[in-house]
Amino acid sequence: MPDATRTLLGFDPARLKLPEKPALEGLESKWMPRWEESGVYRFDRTRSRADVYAIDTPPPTVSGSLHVGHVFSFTHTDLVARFHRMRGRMVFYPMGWDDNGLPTERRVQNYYGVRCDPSLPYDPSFAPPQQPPKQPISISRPNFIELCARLTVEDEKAFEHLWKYLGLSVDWSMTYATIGKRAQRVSQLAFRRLLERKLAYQVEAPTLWDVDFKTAVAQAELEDREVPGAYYRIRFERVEIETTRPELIAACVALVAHPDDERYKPLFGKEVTTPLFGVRVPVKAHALADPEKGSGIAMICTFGDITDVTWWRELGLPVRAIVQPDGTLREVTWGEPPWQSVDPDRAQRFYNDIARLAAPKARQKIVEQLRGSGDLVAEPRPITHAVKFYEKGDRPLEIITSRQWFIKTIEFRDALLMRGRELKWHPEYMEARYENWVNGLNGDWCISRQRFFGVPFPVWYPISDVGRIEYERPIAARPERLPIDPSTDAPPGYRAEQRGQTGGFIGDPDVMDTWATSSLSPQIVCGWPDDADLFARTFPMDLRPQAHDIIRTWLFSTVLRSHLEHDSLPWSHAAISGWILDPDRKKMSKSKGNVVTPLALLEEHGSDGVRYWAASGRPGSDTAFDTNQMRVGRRLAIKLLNASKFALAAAEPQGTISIPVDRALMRSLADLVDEVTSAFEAYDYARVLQRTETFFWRFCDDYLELVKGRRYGDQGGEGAGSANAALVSALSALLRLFAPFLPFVTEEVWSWWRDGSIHTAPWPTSDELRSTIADHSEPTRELDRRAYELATHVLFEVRKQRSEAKQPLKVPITKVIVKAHDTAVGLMPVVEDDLRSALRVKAFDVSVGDPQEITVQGYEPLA
RNA sequence: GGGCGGUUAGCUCAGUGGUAGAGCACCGGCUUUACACGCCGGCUGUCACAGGUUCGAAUCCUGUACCGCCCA
Repeated sequence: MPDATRTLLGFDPARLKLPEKPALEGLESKWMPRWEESGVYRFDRTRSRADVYAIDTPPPTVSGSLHVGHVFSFTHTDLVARFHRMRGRMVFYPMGWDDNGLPTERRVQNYYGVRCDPSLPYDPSFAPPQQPPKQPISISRPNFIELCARLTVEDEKAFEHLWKYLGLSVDWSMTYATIGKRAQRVSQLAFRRLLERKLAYQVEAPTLWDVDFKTAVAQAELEDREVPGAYYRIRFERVEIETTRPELIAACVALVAHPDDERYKPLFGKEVTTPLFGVRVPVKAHALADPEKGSGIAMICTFGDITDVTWWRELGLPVRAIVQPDGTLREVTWGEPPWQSVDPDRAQRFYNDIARLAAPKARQKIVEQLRGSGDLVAEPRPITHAVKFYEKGDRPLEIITSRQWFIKTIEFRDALLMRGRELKWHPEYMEARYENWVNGLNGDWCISRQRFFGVPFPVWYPISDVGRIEYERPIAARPERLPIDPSTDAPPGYRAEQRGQTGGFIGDPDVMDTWATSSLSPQIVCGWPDDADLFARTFPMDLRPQAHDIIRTWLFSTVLRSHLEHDSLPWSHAAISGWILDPDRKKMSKSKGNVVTPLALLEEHGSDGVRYWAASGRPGSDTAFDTNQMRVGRRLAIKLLNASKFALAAAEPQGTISIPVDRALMRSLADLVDEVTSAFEAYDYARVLQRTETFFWRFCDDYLELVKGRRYGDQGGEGAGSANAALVSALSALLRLFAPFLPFVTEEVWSWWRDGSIHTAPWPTSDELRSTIADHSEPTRELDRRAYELATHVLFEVRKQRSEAKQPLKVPITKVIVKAHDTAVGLMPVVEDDLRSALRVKAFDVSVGDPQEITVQGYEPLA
């Protein structure tokens, strides 16, 4: 036996310190600080890439609250991290906080009672009032950002505590924040490099726009919602169209029907006049027009929806935009280009009634006018239809023409599909979500947001001698100076006083989309580009764990950024976790009010108990929130304490494992190790836990009972030595198999008799376990296996008959008659003494016979 | 409308061609010197439905229904 194995499987009585009454209570508070002090999860950056297992952990949004879903999926990641750590890999496992963007801004506004006004100057002496005032205080952008930073620091502390309490094996010395200096530098640098390569560009274009938040949003942030609406059938001279947005008639630039639609073929190329406003618009043909929808001919407005944008672009139509950034309709002077009308005065009269109204009000008004003019040819037909919303917004999105930054995406569609196939998905079918998304992309990624708490674009614009902002000539910051804030820093070659002056400059006012930063999490944590040494040891990373709802956002954008910057995948594996379902099988979420506070849950059931439940959720599958499973996990942890105490309490004498049932146990444990190791390698941690648990429970109920008498010496020294060696070796291996799942209880037990942390102990191997046995010949293996089978079979039969006879265990059994095949009869002497003691049987009467029969003959009267 | 996943005991779930399983719940028994947060037993099924392939189907194929999610 090699020394290392002896150390792992052996037993040192001098080292042993058993508690009187082992308990789970307090294990979290005991081990949290010890792990931190001893640095068991600290990353050692001297190790080479092949020895490193790098995990790209999802940074939780700190301004929100952690919920059970977080506990669930982060446990999965930790299981995998702990497995690879025990397998000898140096695990690179940093945690990040996602704190920029809208959620934080909202929370800061409510928490401090403030509002950001970018036109105000910075006030270094500003302090928020104790109580948030009724009327929000307007403060400058730098002041506002300070408050955001202050609040997120507090949130981060609470989050960190929860993660430590759950037992995540994160290296807390590497924590980052998406708004931190380092993340800002990486985001700005990566952006700047895309700019140089013309992969990032700025354009004035129709953009999806939230009228409440007054910001652009990206395709990935959209969600369709079914809302009530109505089809209005409206006459345009010879044709009748149906629309859900009659208030946009003034913005109509054409009509469109399907090229094959016989009803409208004669009209293609002709013009018609719009009702009320008298605008001459062409009738066009386009394949996207749906003959089944409404009357089969649609009005194209600039812009009512995404299809309008497509038609406008592909059919080369003019722009007549009326919706403003705040969602109201702008003022229009009819008769002046592009608002030509066959009757400008009439158009103006109608339009004056809707100018400055929000879209729904304008709609009512227009419908009245159409009814009055006789152009509404039927009563409105109520429908429900899918309308695009910003996922965090309350009003339907509008399409507003504005100047925004984009990252090129569409031209890489095929390459991105290839990347998706290159990535190993767990479970595999999740790749379909990715392909689905990539195939459905309809434009480049809009990354600018009209917000404050985010990473600014490292760009300024010159102001010409006549005071025009020259957007087409952006001045980029020097790479070595990043990160910068263009609202406070001056561009190269300019003085600060030239801000906003003729011949001076102005900073880009926007910030980047949250995903434009978090898509760089691998680069941020792996040290790109300033720490090339760390980068070479960690990138591309091994694992991206995340939920399936952000495949289209986080996963996709990370793949894109890595593809553009490094021409590689950011990681080799993606493990996708499922949802938590409440008892009604609905997704648990904050908005549904059915969430549970995670810390209270951990305190009630113990972190190991909660982890046990979480570990039962296989990758990708939705899992029921089930406190019962947490209780089961807790019982398992308690069982581990007690069984360990038993195995260690009388562990002497130690000998060689020479008795058949002991050898059989060690071999089946070796088989278990092989099976669960493969399962873990395939990210099937749920199976690992389930198999190990089943084995452990059988180990307790059968094996421990079987050898109880022998290990106390009632068959002499050799038998006791063999049993004790098997008990201790099996315990060592079982504890290590459970360690990723139940880190607290396994560490506690390990500390009773071992030096060092179990979490850096090597993962068990079947070789290690088989090396405890001398004889590996086929006949011995077969004999051992059958002997163990026979023993457990007799154990079961006699227990059953005793239970049916309702006899207490302390009543001895006079005799058990065993009739069996000759092999079994031959094996009885090998297991008889163990059985006699475990079952309190006075005598066995063994003979060859068919069918097999095990009969309890009678019970001794109690003295 | 397109796609993905699911439907197995009262509940939560394993089970990829060979006699339907586990835990929990339930019922009965047991103070057994590791554990009553325990132990020993017992009960529990039209494997969603309908066809097909096969000697044999929970498992493979086709279709249907329902649940959930993604996309449009």
